[in-house]
Amino acid sequence: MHHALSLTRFLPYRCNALARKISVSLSRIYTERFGITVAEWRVLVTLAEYGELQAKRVSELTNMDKVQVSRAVAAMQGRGLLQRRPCERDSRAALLCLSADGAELYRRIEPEVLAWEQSLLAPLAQAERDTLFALIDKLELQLAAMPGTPALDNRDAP
Amino acid sequence: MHHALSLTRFLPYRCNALARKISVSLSRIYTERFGITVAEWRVLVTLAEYGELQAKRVSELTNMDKVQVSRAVAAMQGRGLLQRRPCERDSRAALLCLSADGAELYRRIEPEVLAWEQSLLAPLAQAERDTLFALIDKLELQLAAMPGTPALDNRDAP
DNA sequence: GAGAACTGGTTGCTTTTGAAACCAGTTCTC
DNA sequence: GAGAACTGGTTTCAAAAGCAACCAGTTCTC
Repeated sequence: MHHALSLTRFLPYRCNALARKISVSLSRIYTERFGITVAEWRVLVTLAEYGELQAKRVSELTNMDKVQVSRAVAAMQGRGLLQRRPCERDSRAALLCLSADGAELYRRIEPEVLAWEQSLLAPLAQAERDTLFALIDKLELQLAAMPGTPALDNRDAP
Repeated sequence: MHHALSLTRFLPYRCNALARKISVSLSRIYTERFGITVAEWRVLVTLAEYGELQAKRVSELTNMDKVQVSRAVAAMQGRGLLQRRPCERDSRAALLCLSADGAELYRRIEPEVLAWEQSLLAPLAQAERDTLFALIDKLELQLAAMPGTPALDNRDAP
């Protein structure tokens, strides 16, 4: 049967497979060793990086669904990993930041995750790493420009 | 707060986000227009590419879980997209191949998917595309070599 | 300034997903 | 050649993701 489409050279498939394998491999660190879910891990990193944020922003930054964020935040608050305080500008929203325990947890996980990433990137020279990220940037940019990805931030279109 | 780990330069995150966006955008083609799920689409491509296969092999080639394959195959058989015939060498296994309808469906979807992919890859020169796939290859290879990914095919290790 | 339209966030529910149990058939071992 | 060990494939069940409804608060419009 003729076929121009081979999975091994089909970007959606390859990218998906790679992302999955990476995620599974990495998640062992925080899931098994630190008892934290992937969603919680993402919230943790984001708050560690940006300090105080409201959930909406976390959702945007991590590309997670808002309900996923909501649930992760609830779980983390229940474990005392983060604090929320009311936002004075908008009383619906809450501002989230890591508690001392949360920051401490992050401080313990981070080096392990970075070590894992270094090990993954080991076979790539620095130039290759830069190329890789540049290519990802280009693809994301192109995706945003393509039709069929309207659900990003078309808040001004009436 | 100091942080060596920034999400924008963290491969697991970037790769995951990219894969997700690609998947969402692409799936519109076969999901909305052709009423086929992602798992079914992968089985369809694989059978179109390789002809007659048993489910196990599909599972290996597509990197899908065997239960995912099982369900996709059942659904596709229910819709008359593929046929199964008993394997004479091993009566547990069945050999799968696309039916005329399945091949026809594939024939209709394929050009649209390829066009979509071309549109996605448009901003990359041919050399860049090669580089991209080469980098993905390297990363997958490294992942397989790293500890924490044992569940692949270590069937010979006693 | 009162209603409509909208937004941040949560909850409830349905669909998906993945792990492990399971079944039937095969291969290995003695 | 009979049991143990294993494998292809399906089913079952629990966790997770996604969708829509919802609530409370905000902004827009007239």
